[in-house]
Amino acid sequence: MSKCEQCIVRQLNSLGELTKDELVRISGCKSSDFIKKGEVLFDEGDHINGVFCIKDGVCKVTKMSSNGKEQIIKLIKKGDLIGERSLVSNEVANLKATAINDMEVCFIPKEEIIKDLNNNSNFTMSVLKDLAASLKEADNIIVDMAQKTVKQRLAETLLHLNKSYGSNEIDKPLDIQLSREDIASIIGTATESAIRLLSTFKKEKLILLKGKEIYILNPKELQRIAEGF
Amino acid sequence: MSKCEQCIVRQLNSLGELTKDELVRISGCKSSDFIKKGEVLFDEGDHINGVFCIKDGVCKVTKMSSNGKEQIIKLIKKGDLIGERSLVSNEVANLKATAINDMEVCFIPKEEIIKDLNNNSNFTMSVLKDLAASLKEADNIIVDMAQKTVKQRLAETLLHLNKSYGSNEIDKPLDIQLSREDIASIIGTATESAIRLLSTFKKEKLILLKGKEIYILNPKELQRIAEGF
DNA sequence: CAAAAAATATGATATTTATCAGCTTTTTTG
DNA sequence: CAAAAAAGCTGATAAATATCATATTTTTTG
Repeated sequence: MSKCEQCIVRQLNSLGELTKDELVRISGCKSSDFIKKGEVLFDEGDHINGVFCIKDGVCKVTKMSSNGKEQIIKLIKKGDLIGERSLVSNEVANLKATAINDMEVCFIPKEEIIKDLNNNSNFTMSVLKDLAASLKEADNIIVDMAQKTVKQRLAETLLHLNKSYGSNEIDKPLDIQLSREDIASIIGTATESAIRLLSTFKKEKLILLKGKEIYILNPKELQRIAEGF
Repeated sequence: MSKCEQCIVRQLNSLGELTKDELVRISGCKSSDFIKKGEVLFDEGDHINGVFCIKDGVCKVTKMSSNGKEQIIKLIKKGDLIGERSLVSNEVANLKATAINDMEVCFIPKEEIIKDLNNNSNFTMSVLKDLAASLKEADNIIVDMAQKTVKQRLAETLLHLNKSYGSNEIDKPLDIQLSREDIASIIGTATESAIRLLSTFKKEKLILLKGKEIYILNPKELQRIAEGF
């Protein structure tokens, strides 16, 4: 099994605040898993009792609506932690995580990491910062969902994807492959509506579509659309 | 000035985790303010550098959308803390807080409370729990905004208000007075749409309206509507 | 590789929601 | 208290979005 204290990924999240000794201890109790595309990391209602550290790959974090549709709350990728809430709450998971592509994921059980949360205040503060940042991001999404049109939200989503998975080279596609249904589920609309708007953006040369590959051609104009022009 | 260590409100939030000595110290540096209905506690872009503890009254927490409309993210009331994010981030506020009715609010500066965040792990864990709970709540709102109709969201909002400000007595109105515009801003719709739906609910005897007073007559049916029936 | 299944695409239509206009009621203010 | 302003209400219409139907393309599977 690979060692946390040598893992480059930990530098990307709060685990980077742990001391060498703490990391060695965590390394000894963590498990590591390969998750295939489409597989479920955890589901709503599960007792996860620990945090997952994404070593590679991308997964969608969703919540089921009462109408039976899954809403994508966010995408998480290499370096992200998920499951922090289980550390401070005994409730079951309120979210589901599903692999978007093949992943490598480590799992650190609650009973071990909780020690560090109590003793290493750098680590705790870092987790606090993460949660606060997530909350700010969630607030932004609420406003967008409530106030923006589907077209605006699609433009915004494409820009977000470009930021997280783009290369800034106009001749390379986004480094993430989402189904049209996934895209619709991010922006909160019907799959057909998402497809239609993607076609429109394509006709207007804002993006280029080759199957699931998306090329962002005109981020400036997408930005304008996202802001309501 | 009133004393934190004797203040009943602290029992309602993370400050309840502070020791007597810590509370005495906090008490010595806090300020206390009366805020009139409509006044702004803090605005987006402000450096708040501390936390507010709501001693009495209700305020709306909003964020401006790029279309110029204010979206209400949540309502906070007696016992709630706000501004936690300023403790772990040097960014300016991303939200605005405006008094819905007359309020009494204490302000604890960051440089003092941060000491407790570093030294009292019970306090820190409590703040962590709060943030995690807020994040869960925000995720729920995202799903509702994305997947539910305006009618469903209004029903849901009325139930939420009933939970937080209701008396469970059918002949007493909610203990909060919101303008129709505020209600629309919670559910993320046009004021006229909110008014129209409120009228519909009134005609269907689900609620009773007397000016700004709202009586919840049939929570069961509102629940059914919120869930999509 | 061929058949089946799933995903993508597009048109037609229905439904939901926003916008605009005009009116009434309530609240504020001098 | 009267005038003005703001809030609330309702109808008509426009715009946005969902739904349904169907065709095409891509992917999966035996």
